[in-house]
Amino acid sequence: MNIFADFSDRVAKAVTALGLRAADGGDLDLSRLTVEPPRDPSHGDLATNAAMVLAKQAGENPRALGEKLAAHLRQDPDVAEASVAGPGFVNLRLGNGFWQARLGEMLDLGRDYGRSRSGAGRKVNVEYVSANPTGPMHVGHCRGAVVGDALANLLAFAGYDVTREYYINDAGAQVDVLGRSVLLRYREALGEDIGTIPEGLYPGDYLVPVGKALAEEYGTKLLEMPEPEALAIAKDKAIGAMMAMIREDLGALNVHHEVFFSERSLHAGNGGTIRSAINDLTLKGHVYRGKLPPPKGQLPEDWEDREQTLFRSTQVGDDIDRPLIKSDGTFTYFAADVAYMKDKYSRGFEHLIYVLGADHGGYVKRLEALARAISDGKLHLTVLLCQLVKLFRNGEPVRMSKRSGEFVTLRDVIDEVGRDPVRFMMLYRKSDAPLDFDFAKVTEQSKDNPVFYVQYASARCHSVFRQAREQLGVREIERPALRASLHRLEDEGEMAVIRKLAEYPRLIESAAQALEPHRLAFYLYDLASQFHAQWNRGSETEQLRFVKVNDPELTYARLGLVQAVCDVVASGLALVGAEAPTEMR
RNA sequence: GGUCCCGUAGCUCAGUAGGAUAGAGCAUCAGAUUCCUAAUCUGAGGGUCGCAGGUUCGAAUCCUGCCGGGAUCACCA
Repeated sequence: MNIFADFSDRVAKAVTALGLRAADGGDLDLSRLTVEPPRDPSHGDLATNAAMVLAKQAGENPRALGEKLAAHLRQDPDVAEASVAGPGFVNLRLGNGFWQARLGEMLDLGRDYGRSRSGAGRKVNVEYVSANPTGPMHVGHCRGAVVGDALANLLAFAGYDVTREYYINDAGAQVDVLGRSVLLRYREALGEDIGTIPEGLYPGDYLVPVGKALAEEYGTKLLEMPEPEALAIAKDKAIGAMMAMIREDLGALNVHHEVFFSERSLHAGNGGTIRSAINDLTLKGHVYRGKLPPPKGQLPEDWEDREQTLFRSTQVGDDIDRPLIKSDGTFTYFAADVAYMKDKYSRGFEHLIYVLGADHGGYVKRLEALARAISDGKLHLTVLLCQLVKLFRNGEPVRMSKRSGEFVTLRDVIDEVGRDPVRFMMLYRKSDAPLDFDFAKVTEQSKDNPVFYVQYASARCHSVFRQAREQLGVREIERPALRASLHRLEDEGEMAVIRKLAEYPRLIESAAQALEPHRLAFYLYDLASQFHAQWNRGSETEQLRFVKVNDPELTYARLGLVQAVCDVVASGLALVGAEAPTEMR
């Protein structure tokens, strides 16, 4: 029930009915025709650019064409008023009956209102977080986690078939370091004095329990076996423990993935999976042995000219060819990516979305190139780069040092400010803009804090219902009763709230298509603002209060509006991943 | 030096796939509480949309060039 799409059709039909033809006698191109809410509400409820878009094609004056269109649209029973303004906009004002009917539909749909089929069940893979399993999650991971999760929620609500995926970087040098760090903690657990943790190993306390667990399980056995064997055992144990910790952290943020994909699994069996993926690329002519040109500008001091196996990514849009096999014969990180993306492609995804931190900007082009090479251009790939989050405490930046192990963990932040503010604030900015996160501001309970402002709208809705039940002396208020009296809604402020609610389906569709979950947060803020405004009009004007004891029918009608606000706020907050509270004390 | 992102009110930011007189919040100023939660609301002031060209009926939005800020840059994952 997207009224803008609905009226887009009605306008198109009106154009057809006018019998307009293109100058060459063919059909008119209606693809640029839009129906939108006008910027300025005083212009009306809907505005279309039809006359301006079609004027040139039809060889007519835009305003004259607009007049014809307006005259035709006036015959629509839902249209109360149609006028031409500015360069040729046709503004429509719709009758109260139309809006009351829309509100009725919202109440029937309840929490499903806004759900869309525009995604048409297309298979989309959203990969996000993918933090290395070498320690707890820190704040830096938080934005991508929330943006990815909210985006996945949004896409699912818009009718896409979404898979949330986490790529575990459990191969390579950093997990060797992890393994060695754990072995040290293991010796410590056996009573050895390990002194200070050597440079190059992970110093964090979170590895202590893993060492203890190894000591309990193996006693001194690991000390007696060959180093590589012991290391392998320590690595397994450590990765398992780190992933358990990460999953717990993610759970605290209300983030849940359906698939955890292990990089190590691609290397299993002597790298057969990766080898075969590279073979596929080779057969398509994308792989060669050669040397990379030195980078332009200043040459790094340790630059070495060497021959290696390269992916000819420049042929599919990249700036430079990318190494697949190192000079010592082992695979690069990117080689595993080739196999991983091939795997995703073979699982039937049409669209791959990667939510990455801004520091991965340099990685985008090679991923795009890879998608083209693997699928011959059939696979869509989008990288969403999230800019950095800067932490502040009372206006002072919070310093973090990863080397010393002194970083603010995700858990710290959630414990301090709560899950909902974290989730909402991470979305209260478009992801390609940097974000300042101030501990003090985010916990503040005032309208300066958008989280509380929106949640308060939800609480206020419930509060109105509590009041209404008490004052009317009824135990339950059923939806059919609300729905039956909607014709009593006539106040302009009430209509404004309905109009805002009516934008919700369109917002879902366009935010999903643009892959911009932040629009959800801004919409919720707007809706809350409309609702609070209407509530307050009741405190100035007695007649406008939601609960009118001497007029139960009108009360039910207004409660219908409150119920719809409550539903949409709850629906939107659920997509954001936050609670819709029933009261705030 | 290459690539990517950003530049909108004093501050923090929106701007819905090119639309009308560019919008919020904070801050400033002026108001509203015998009231369904004032954790709220109403109003005022505040702008060369970084600069210069271009595309067209129409540009904050698209293209080109410059200026400024950030990120990143070759067997690290």
